[in-house]
Amino acid sequence: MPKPTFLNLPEAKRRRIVDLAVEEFAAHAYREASLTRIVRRAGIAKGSIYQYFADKFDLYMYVLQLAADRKLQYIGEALARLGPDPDFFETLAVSVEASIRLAREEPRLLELSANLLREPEDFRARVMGHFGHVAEATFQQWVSRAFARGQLDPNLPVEAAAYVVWTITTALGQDLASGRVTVDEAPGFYREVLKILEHGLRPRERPAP
Amino acid sequence: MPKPTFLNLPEAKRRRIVDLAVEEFAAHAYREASLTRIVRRAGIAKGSIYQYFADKFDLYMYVLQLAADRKLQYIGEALARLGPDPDFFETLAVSVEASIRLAREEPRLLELSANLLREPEDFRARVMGHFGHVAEATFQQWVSRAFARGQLDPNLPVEAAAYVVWTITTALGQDLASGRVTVDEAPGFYREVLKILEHGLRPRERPAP
DNA sequence: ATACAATATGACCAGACGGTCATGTGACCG
DNA sequence: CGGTCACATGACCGTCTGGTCATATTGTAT
Repeated sequence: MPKPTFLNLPEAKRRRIVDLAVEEFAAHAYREASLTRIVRRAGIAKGSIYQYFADKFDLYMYVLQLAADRKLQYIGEALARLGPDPDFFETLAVSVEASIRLAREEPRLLELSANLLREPEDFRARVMGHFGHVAEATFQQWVSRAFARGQLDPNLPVEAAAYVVWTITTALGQDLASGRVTVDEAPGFYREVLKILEHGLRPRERPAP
Repeated sequence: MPKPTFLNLPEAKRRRIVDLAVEEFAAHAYREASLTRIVRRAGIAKGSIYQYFADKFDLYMYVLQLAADRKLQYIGEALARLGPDPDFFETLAVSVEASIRLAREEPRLLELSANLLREPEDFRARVMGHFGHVAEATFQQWVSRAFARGQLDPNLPVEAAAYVVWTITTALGQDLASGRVTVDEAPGFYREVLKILEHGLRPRERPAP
């Protein structure tokens, strides 16, 4: 977390630093991201960044936290507009749609968090240790609820079903960030993809083998 | 590709170098992998590695090619044991099962190729330029055949269906390499996962909406 | 004007990296 | 013995990195 000095800074300067840090960590993996480059572009001295943050990792965690907060808030608002006790697949569709909207508005934030998934395993573990596994836990809760309410076919192994859904929704972030799927085609395409998941996972008349 | 000097080397020395290079590129992303570390562990001089390969990228491409050859051969043999004109989902199951077996026998090779998927987009493009997109092209062919033979539900958008299958099978490599799925649980777990895909994508009596 | 604290600075450090090259070694051949 | 050629070597180069710290500047309250 930033040192008090950083929080005392005029907002414009603070924003400039944060924006450039986001850009740097969005464009490069953690190891390749360069503090020297950030301070140079921000027009501040090398030493100054160490008055604001303990070290490179501290700065990284700060901007990552910002991105996570933003995304959580975004999805939270979208879900709030849904009624109480919403359907699993509706929940999914709304979160995915919100994520795509966020990706359109703040592509750097998306790239930033997508990059985390590409980091070496030990680094990810270190980061996740500071965060909780919020997303994973929430998702598991959704799955349990869906299963209990008969929105997931009880004839299918629920862990495997959860794996499929989680993997697909996670791939969305990666593919959006890397440009393999554009933000323009994403909504329609992902609606189709989610329809397929729903088609395969919802209970049907004739039970599964 | 290696210089002639490398190919003239006694096989033991060649193997030692290749093994250590595989290990290095399996343990670290391209940028983090260190030639200095490889030569130190191999007990050869820094200059020697440049008598064998043009540069770091050349060495990388060489070991990557080895890994790809190995995997292609492995899957090819498994598929050959299938009859002619095999079913799409059977083909999938057999390839996945072969990949898991390979992962068990040669975990470093798996990590090596899994790491490629985590590289920055420009680097991946550079690598893929030297290779062809063999895997992607083959998979697309499988999908087309499956669709033509009525093994994929014609009521579903085929691109989205292909995306789901491709994403899931790709995730297998990542999750195996990172240890999120162990080689012991992988066969059973992935059989379930593939069953779910088949259950959702095969044509059924009642047509999809 | 003075004193004191908060903030800013950039030269500097040690370490790592990929890559080079002049020099050395040794095996084979006439 | 001498010559030739493939191969081996490691000191060295330029460049970059995260991080430090003594010093200078600024702001503020008296």
